[in-house]
Amino acid sequence: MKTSKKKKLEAAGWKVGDAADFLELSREEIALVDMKLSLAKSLRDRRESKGITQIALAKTLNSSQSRVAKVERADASVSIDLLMRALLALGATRTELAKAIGRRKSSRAA
Amino acid sequence: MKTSKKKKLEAAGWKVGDAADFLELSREEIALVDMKLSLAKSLRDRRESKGITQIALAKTLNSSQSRVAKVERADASVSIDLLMRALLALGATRTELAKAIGRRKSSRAA
DNA sequence: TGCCGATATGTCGCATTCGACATATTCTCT
DNA sequence: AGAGAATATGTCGAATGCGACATATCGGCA
Repeated sequence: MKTSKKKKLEAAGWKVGDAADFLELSREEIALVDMKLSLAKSLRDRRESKGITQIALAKTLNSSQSRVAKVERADASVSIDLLMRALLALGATRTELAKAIGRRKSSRAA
Repeated sequence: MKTSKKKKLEAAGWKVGDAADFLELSREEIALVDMKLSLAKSLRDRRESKGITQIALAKTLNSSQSRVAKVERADASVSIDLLMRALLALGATRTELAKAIGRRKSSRAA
């Protein structure tokens, strides 16, 4: 499926506000990555606002701390499915997921 | 991850308007399945409105007709990632994906 | 500063999802 | 009804995503 480009990109550490629209990523690839970042941020916010640790969340997901860390960092190895499962497990509603999906990036920051 | 329940369920042919809220599926499982069904329907609508066949779509996705058929049927073997990729490939925007995700089921039909 | 809890990163072996092919079913014409 | 196109279903081997473990890094606080 030629995921190589995206993989390499995600691997090479982009910081938050940015989403690598400078390389030749297709519109679809950009959208996908942006959505993952947005979901990941929602997840971290939600977990932190509940005051629980990654380990605790991992437990309720039958997963591991390391995977949760990767999910919240939108690591290349995590699927949208897993991001959504995690959010739902923290009590997010479908509507909230939709909001995260639809949210455009805040800015282009200096 | 204990996908067994969902799998069995999706396997056992629920028709369109329904989403098996009668079995002991967790809230999260229901949400996930409903979202998949909603995305799948959006995909089919979008493809048909463009008047192209599953084979043509498969080609632009570097995939196969059989997989496209499964995607549109929300088969248990397809991921949300793939559903989204396919929709984006047909020109859907992030906003449209969000709408599909957020859309509640139309009814409970007699 | 040194400890400690939390988070991040790298790497495995196992499970799921993938594209592909064969084949069956359904649909639309005439 | 019969033919041909489109779609559906079952099954493979290959690719990707997963949880787990080890280990590194970060963040407070005594």
